Amino acid sequence: MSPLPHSGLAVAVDVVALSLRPAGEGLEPVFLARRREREPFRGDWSLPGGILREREDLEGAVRRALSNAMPLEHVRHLEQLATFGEPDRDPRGRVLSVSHLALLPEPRAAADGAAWLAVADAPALAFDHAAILAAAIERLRGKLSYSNVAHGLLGEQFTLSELQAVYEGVLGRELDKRNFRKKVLSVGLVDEADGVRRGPHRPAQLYRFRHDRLVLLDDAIG
Amino acid sequence: MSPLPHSGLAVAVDVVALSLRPAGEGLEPVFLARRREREPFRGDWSLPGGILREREDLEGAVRRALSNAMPLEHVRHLEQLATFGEPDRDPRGRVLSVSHLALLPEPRAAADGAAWLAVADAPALAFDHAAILAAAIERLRGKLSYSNVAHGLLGEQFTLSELQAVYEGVLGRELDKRNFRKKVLSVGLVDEADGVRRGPHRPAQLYRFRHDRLVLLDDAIG
DNA sequence: CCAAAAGTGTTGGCGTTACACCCATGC
DNA sequence: GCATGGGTGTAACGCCAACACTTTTGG
Repeated sequence: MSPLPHSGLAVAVDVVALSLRPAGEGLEPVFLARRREREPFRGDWSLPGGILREREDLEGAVRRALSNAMPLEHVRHLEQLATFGEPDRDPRGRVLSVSHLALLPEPRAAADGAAWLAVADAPALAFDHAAILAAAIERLRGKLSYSNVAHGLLGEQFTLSELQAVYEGVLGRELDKRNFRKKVLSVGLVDEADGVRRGPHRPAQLYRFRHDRLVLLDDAIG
Repeated sequence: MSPLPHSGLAVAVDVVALSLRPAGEGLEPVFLARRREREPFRGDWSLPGGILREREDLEGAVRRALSNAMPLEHVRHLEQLATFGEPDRDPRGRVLSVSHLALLPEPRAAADGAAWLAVADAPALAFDHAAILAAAIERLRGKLSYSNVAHGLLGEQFTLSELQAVYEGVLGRELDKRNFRKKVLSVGLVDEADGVRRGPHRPAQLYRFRHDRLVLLDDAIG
């Protein structure tokens, strides 16, 4: 077994950490950005990321990079998006970026130098990070309808109204309450949980996702 | 701008080149495989691939790797699949594989040491190439229904029966002729072309895809 | 004339949409 | 008792699946 010729090339991972926060009547998508402290693009916003280490797997590198910008324990879903490999995407040299999508129920606890920004009016981002962000949103929108990815944007238990608000926030349009409930129940996306959520109104039944891991649906929602 | 620390790590590209060939009544999916001449996995079948060069973009590397196993000019569609990065996926050292999917209208002209193999009963493959092949098939099946990817598996012009055979071959089930025609016409997937295809039967109207580049459909086919 | 594939409509059932009011609680 | 969200049914419509025969050519 001959050793491989190693080229002068680096692999980075970058993460689009997405969540939702109240805005107006509903929820708006936000992503985690970090202000760059060094050149190139010093002072610009960028996605959390870092260079892959020699014996580290991709997901490990993503978690390491994310942990510099927020606490990891809130991450409920992590998947690979795509690899961006244009030779001059990084002015310092050849760096491929294996981009990832992370989902969290709530945007909280951004570290110093990091912040949650609205996707809708994101500032210019360093490198090709705008393209990566766009890919993340597109992926999430697509998967929402035919999978249970939404579980990454909610806690263990939630009311159907909360679930609907997540769908509306990501899809950017309103859905009919009765039809939405019929659909998510009929496709078996969620099951009733035990408790109720209380507030200044009638208590709301809690639900949980039927499957813990990502599952594709036969039928579409929304 | 400080130079990056370059780690001892290589990036490969691997390609699943897919096509269809007659089998029984219909068409069966086949992929291009190459017999390995060196260790590791000497003598096993593997996917065409190669190490990314320093100033080469990913698609360029894919084309270079493919051109060793077949003529490039038949490739009608090329897209990135996913990046496989387990630290020990290659026994020689750390090599990430950015895998790709290529589509061709017909499986022809495999170079020496390469061959078109049926996906359905593929032999054991080197490295994690079986997983890459599975990802390619899954991607193609999914996209067939809600996009015009099928154009990668057909020539410029084709009859509706040929188009239907492509769908049936990839999906692995038969479709109703009348419903299929209604659907592909109503969603505007194809337009009538000028000629007809002749044979020992009534001449068949030729069609072409409406869009040259990959387009997502509002509605599903099949 | 025969073989082969092209081409063409209708119907029944099901799923999707559109739509408005009563209910249970907290304060 | 009032405000707030929770929770529920039905009717019209459109889409999809199932189904068989006639047409046109080559040989």
